Amino acid sequence: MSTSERMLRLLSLLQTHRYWPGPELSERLEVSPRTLRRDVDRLRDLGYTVDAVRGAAGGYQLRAGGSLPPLLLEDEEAVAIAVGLRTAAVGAVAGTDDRSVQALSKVLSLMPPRLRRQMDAVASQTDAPGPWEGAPVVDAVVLTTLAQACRDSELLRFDYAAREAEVSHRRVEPLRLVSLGRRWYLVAWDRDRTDWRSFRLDRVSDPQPTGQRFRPRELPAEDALAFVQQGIRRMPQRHAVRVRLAMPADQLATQVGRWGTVSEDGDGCVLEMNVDDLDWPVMVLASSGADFVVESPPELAEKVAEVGARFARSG
Amino acid sequence: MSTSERMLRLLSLLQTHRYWPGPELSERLEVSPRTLRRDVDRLRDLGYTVDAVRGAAGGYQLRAGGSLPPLLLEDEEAVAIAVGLRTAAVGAVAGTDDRSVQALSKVLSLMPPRLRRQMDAVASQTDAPGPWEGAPVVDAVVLTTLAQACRDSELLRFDYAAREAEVSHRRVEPLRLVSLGRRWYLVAWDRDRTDWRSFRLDRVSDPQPTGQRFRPRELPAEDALAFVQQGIRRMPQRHAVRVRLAMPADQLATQVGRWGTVSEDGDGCVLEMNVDDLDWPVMVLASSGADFVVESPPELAEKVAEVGARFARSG
DNA sequence: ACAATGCGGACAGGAACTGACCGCTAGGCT
DNA sequence: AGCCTAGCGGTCAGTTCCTGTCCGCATTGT
Repeated sequence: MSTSERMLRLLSLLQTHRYWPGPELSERLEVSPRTLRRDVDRLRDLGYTVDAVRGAAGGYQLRAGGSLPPLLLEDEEAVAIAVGLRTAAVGAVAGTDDRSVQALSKVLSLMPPRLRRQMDAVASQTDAPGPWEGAPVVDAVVLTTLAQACRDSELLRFDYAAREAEVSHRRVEPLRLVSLGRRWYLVAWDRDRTDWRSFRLDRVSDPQPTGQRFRPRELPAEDALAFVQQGIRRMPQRHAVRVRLAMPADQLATQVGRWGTVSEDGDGCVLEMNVDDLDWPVMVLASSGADFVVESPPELAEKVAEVGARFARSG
Repeated sequence: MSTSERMLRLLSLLQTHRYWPGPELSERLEVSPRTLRRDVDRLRDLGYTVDAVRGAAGGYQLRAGGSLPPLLLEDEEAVAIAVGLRTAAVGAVAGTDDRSVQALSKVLSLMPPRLRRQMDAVASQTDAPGPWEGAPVVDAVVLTTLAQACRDSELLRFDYAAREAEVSHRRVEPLRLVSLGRRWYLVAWDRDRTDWRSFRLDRVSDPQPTGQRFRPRELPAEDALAFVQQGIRRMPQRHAVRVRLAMPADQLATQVGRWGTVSEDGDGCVLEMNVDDLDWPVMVLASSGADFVVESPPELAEKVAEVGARFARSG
């Protein structure tokens, strides 16, 4: 076994258990204890913090240090990481989107096919995001393929199912991914239509990097996010919800969390949210336990009336 | 720079970009092109798949191969992974719990403090699980500390806030973590009470591994899961929800996902769920759009009536 | 006190690494 | 077609470094 290989094995061993007695390590690595000590020293030189406990029942331990050592993952751990990142990215946990995708693409592109299949299996059982979401599901592979293509300025082909239109084939120069609300968009220059477009990722299928690189063009907008938002303005509006409730603002705020803003208003409070699915505010109102008045939109008032009537009927 | 270090650097470089021209790599690593080729060969010997493109504009590329290479992560990527795993584990994405925790503890225990702080910051903005959940939030550090203590059979101390009682200090021999529903439990032998106990993780604080190891005892139950379930039976019951709806079963099923079971019933269907929070089924009923009858529990019927009345009042 | 464990210096033999040649193949570009 | 760049792999000599073995020392738990 070569030195580098042994170092990696050592790192791997140190990552699986908390303590390792020196003799056991040296036996596993098939080297003398002296060499083990030298290997540990080498690790320390590389910047990783290896604690050693002297005396009987002593041993070595890899601790958090100045920099993150190379992660050596078991298959299952890799799958768990991929699944976790997938849901984090797709579920749009605010703030981490970009990083998650970046990390996901790194993991995914290095994962052996068998693990990727495992991940798909787990994810398919896992997804079912629950009642609240019409689930614009983005495939993890699509997401990462596109992210990589953007990063590497690589010409891309894919099939796109535009709204109510049949599937068309596209050749684009990808620029940026944008996560907006719970959706992902790709901003790219469409080579056939010779114009900038934004594509919804849940409508993209079978993306294929061509390996051909290109020089990025300049986007006629402040940034990619702005470009996507411009495009969306013209699309079916989201609902601006505004409701007045007879309850303390702070109490409601803990329930609503970051999905809306709550402000004080006399005895009660005012809830404002921006949603594209009215089930969401309905749910908040149901669980609030307080009386309320819907100020906008009218659709929400209708919905509340409908639910109220239906619930009353059920009694 | 030593050979091992250079190999790690090379792996790291290959993980950040898709293509690397050979000359650039050899320059960065400060070795001759010949040595670079040898390094690449070494990587291949270690089992990693490195593609090479010949000719002008050629280069090297790390591809998915038979085994996952050591992941060399940037700070932000590590944070994203930690956050993703955290939500996956805590949010109890069915099926991956154990693995997620295992992976999370691996990452977390190697993460430099500064990154852990970053993670906490991101997670605190991120959490707000939304209105549907009373949020029995489990701290990631608690989770992983306990997981490691179980794995390493390490004596553990922590503070525990039993129901309605003040905080007490415990010394336990941890055996297993169990994820049940959306909660985490620790099954452990309590040294002071000299008996087996199960602890809810959201009530555990300030866990401290002592470094002292012990020989695991035998649990007087089939397995840890069974033990926890036995304990829970005697606790305040969850609600067994049963509702009859006037809508097609499959349509409802897609909404409910894996949170309940839907079965056909004449023209309509029957929904069954087990929940500890009644807001959840209320939400499903609201968004279903169909008429329904609550068969059990009575509390749900009451809740439906209350919401119905309140919604009607709001109009 | 003793045994087990980690630490680190010295040394000699041997293994492996490196850079410099070389000729070869493969893909783009002019 | 011809040239340039890039990767591939063989060989060789010089050098580095790695390893195992010896040693005495420090530290801890029994």
